[in-house]
Amino acid sequence: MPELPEVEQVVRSLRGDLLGRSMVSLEVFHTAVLHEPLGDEEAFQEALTDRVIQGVRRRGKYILLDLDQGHLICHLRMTGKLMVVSQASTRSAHRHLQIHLSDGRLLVYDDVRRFGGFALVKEDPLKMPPLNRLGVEPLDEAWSGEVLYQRLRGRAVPIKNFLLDQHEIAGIGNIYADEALFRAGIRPRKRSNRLTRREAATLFEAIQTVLQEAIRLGGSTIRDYRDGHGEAGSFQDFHQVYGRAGKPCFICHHLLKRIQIGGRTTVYCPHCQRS
DNA sequence: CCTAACCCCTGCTTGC
DNA sequence: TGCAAGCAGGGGTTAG
Repeated sequence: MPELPEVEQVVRSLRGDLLGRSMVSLEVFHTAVLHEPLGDEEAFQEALTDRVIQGVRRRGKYILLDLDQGHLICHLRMTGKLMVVSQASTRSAHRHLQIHLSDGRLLVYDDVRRFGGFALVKEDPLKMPPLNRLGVEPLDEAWSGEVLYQRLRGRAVPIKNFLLDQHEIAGIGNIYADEALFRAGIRPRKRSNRLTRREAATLFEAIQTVLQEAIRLGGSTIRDYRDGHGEAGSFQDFHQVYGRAGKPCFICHHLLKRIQIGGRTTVYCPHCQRS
């Protein structure tokens, strides 16, 4: 599922194709992917036709297309794919929207489960719901182990839940939460306010390292994820725990354990993650 | 403040 | 081999 590294890769792969292009026309095949506050096809036609794409950005797991008037926000959720393809490419059964670009190509949205989709905003999207409620960008230079430690102190939730909370840290999902906790050697059920300053610093480093490494490898492709050109990532080959329940830990060879935390599957090493 | 349940949805996995 | 039930999961919402 697309998390921060995957969304970052989508944005990077699309930017060159989209910047300066205009949207000639729009075809909607399934209106379920058009989300509120302007969730009907007419509103999208009106807002997007003839608009010029001036920016392609990421905030958390959201993709932002800045237009000469207004902004288009996209979230891929579980199985969404935002890609630029040639007009000749065949349309999959799960393509729900396509935008004809001024260079003759198509910006398409495919989503098997239709959890993801688009929203329109007129003003600065960072100041509008739902983006205005997002927490820190974990690769932002302003973020630090000490800032994380101070936030951890204010909550008493399992650290796994804290990492998944987009209002605290924007962009971490199930894969990178488990991978970061493994690398930091921290039990996923440990309460956030029980982490020491030293553990917070270690976790901070683990989060940044795992996200940066994943970005470098184009993200993780478990099943569906592809970037803006349809390319898979390769960080899944370096996962230490995610998807490896019941298999031996690469470090200590004890069997990795699967548990549920906050309704989310969590895999960890009972031996390596002791603090 | 916190947790759990529920919803959205479909394809894969599991059990018989 | 076929079929049905169960499961997964981001994030919003609702109930407790």
